[in-house]
Amino acid sequence: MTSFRRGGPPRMPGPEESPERPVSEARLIQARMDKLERLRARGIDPYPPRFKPTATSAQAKAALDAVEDEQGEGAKSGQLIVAGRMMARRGMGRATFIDLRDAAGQIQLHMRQDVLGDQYQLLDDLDLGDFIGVEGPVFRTRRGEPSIEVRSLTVLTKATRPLPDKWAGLRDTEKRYRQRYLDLISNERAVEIARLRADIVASMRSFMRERGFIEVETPMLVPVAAGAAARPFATHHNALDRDLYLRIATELPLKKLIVGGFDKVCEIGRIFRNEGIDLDHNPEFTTLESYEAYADYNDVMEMVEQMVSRIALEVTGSMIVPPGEEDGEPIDLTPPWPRLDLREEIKTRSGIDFVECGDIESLSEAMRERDIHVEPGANWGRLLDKVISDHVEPNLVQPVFLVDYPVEMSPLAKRKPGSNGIVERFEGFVGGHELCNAFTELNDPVDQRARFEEQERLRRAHGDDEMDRLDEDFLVAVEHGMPPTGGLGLGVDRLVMLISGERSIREVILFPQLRS
RNA sequence: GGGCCCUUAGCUCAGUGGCAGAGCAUCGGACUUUUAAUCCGCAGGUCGUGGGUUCGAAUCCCACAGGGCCCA
Repeated sequence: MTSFRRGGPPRMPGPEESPERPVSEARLIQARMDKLERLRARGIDPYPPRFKPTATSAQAKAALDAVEDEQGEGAKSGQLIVAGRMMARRGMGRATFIDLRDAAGQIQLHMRQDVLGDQYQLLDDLDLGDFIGVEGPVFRTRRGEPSIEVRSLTVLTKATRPLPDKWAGLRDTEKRYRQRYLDLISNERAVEIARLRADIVASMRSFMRERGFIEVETPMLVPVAAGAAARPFATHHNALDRDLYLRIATELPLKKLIVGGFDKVCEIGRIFRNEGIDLDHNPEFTTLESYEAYADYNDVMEMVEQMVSRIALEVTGSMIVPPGEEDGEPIDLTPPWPRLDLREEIKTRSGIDFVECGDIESLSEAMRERDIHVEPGANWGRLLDKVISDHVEPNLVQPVFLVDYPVEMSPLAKRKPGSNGIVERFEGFVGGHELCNAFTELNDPVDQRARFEEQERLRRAHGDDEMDRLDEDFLVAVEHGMPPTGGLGLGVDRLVMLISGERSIREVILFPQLRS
């Protein structure tokens, strides 16, 4: 380093600047390391093991309000101890103002040389980003700002890297995701969303518990990644010398628990799908799955609309949530949600009747006529899915349930009595996106085996490794008898997006997947 | 998988062929009720990476990486 000091204490020796680090950044770090060493030279531990605040910033302000109510203007509270991070600093010679932030908020500190004595010199070695603890009464400054008159100052943690700019903050999207802690420090919205997500999950849990569901945890490492149409992540267990997969759904083990005699089970957990990353897909995401014996898909619809609307009300105070798109309309989650017949809805939106276009050729032809992309080699179910996502889904802004799906798309759902090729399945759509997927569960072991075999056949015929897989253990379980059951899968990340109004799944996941 | 846009100081951003800039932060100095404190002064750069065009490239071209958006 070529810079030198013209005054002040001599520069302490520090670690060499690493060659790959820009010099200017190294200088900022070195300046802080120098201060760290100066603190130590004064006999101060920059990382003391313990410190017990007696109040948060919010409580300190409340204490001032209380004493002012009693004694009038100019009153001072009793001595309090508060700890937090230095966010801003306004020095004026023998007095300094500091904005101290803790989890409850922020409070101003007033430090005066004549009050602090020798401790005032500690300020020379403190920077924005450092944690400090202070003790003193709370008073109100001339400008009306509640402030702690600091009588004692303790260094709690010296930060050796600078924070993002206090005013401009941190905008760089990549940095916000990769170093989420900086996002949380700089952007209040990041904290809001994280809290909102925690509230949503807590509310969901209590809803399910109140309805009598027991929450369980099932394996994430599985020999067969079954229960959904998705490509899994593969891994390997060394001691067993066996390939394993990360689960793509929690469906099959939960239904085994229904076989085992639980009548209401659910799991809120992470699942993993080896697929692309975009605005609403992250390779690991969280779902709620629930299974309820002696319920059917109508009961599940009722539960979903109750649950989603109640969660929104509990965490935001309203069943009306912000539009998911710019200049969109607010979304009203108040139940009941309309039940729309899938076949009719596709017909209305696209003019295609999937009963009349019952094979790949006629469906492909109908799609081409309407300029819908036909993926070469795709099976019938996947083609119809494309029609739905192109022509139906985007129009479903206010919450609806699409009801009664073709059996080809639904290998785990029970056939609807009196219909041909239709199963008792629904998907919930809100804000133009799928929120959940549910059905009256297939519990006929012979039919279930045939459906899995058909999936395996389709996988081979179309080279489609996203087809669901045959899980022999699960079939054996169902062969022991699974009572009539209504099941649900609901995307927790999607729900957080819905309630927060965020368009990107990366905003509701604290550490989203990024390229290396 | 295809197309478009972005990447400049720690942070936020200007700069579109001719000396690399600003604000904040840092560093030095003044200042005992400030709050984006103020004032004076200094320092800080692999212009994402690698090639190319040019007398001369942050700027134009190509490739790659990361990020964003649109389409599939």
